[in-house]
Amino acid sequence: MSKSTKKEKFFEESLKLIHEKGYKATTMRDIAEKLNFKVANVYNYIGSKQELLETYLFDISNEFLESIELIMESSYAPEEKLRLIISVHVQMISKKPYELSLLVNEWRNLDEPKRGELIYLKMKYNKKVREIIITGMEQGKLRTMDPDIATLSFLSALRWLYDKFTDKSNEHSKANRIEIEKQLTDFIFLGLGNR
Amino acid sequence: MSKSTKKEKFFEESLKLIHEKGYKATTMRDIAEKLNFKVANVYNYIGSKQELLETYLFDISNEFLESIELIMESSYAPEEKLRLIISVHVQMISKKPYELSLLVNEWRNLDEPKRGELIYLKMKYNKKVREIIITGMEQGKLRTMDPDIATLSFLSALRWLYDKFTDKSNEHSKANRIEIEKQLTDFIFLGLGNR
DNA sequence: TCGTTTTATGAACACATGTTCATGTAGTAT
DNA sequence: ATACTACATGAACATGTGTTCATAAAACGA
Repeated sequence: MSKSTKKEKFFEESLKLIHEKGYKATTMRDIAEKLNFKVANVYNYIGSKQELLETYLFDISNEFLESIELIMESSYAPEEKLRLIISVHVQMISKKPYELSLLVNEWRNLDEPKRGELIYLKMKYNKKVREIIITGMEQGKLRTMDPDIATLSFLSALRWLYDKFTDKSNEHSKANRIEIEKQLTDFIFLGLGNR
Repeated sequence: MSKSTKKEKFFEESLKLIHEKGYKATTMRDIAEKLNFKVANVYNYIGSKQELLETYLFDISNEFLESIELIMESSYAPEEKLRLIISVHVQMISKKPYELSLLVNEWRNLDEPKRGELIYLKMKYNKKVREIIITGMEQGKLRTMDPDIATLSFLSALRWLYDKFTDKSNEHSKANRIEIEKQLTDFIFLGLGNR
């Protein structure tokens, strides 16, 4: 029962704490207290506070980018690629909402050079999405508009999502996740307007 | 030339620092250094670090809500109200991008009870937008969809905007601001899709 | 010029925080 | 029983950080 459960519990609870209070505001003593042991023991689980943040951020980053790159390099049409990206986002966020939240909110607390590395990954990802959108416009599948604003609007429409899955007052079923994906896809492609 | 210019400079530079490093990561000594004086002098400009954050957050919050409430209580149709909200957002963000950035990123560093107060203001605002959207749907002016997701998608489409105005590599003219407003409005009402 | 306000400083304090280390205990495999 | 590993602790340290205070120079209106 307590094989690696202890370690898992440590990473799980630390993650929630950091999500809730923010990286800088979360102290090693906070973490220890939440897990009912003393500070010194924290260092049996992780080398340093900074290393803890790195672990969360790069683990989720890589996992995320792997899925995305497969989509990018597929032969799907641009519009379908965007649909798949939405789908992957919703899936990832429903499975690891706290990790995604850190990726959005805490990356700037990374020390260099890790910070630079993560920024690079984010930019790389944004560019790929941008390319897909531009291609879609050129092929007449997407409405012609400013590619930068289109890209950022597309991404920001996905970014708030972790709220829905980290909110305790909200019970989310499988059906819920699928429905969210549909709603979000419709918003992104059709907008709020009624035609 | 140095009437209240000194004080303005203080709030301006402190704001940029906090935006750039985050509230927790910005020390009173950082602020002093940026303004070429010593720590003790900071307390001639502001009572405490927490008070500094409160000032930024509640000033912009109130200014923001005032504009919004006027729109809410007007007799414009729901769709027009949303257009106006977009317009106010873009204007505010182009004038005070750093303040808006803090409002998005640093509110959770407020101590209670201020934190609670701000959360209340945010919720209140979200609810009003939600009401407008629901009314718009009921009147057949907006496409029928989940009101919560519509609201959050609408708001998040506006939230990333400060990036564009705090980014130093980007020179933004008046024309730019107007164009952004148009692009954003189109995205929100029409989506990415081509019909 | 005098008095007042603004702007500045050095020194110090109280406390928080990340981290180390030597040591101890509980369980597990051989 | 022995040895090993996982888990835990108290104590201490070095440093960072918000804040106070007494004091001084500078700017400025009277």
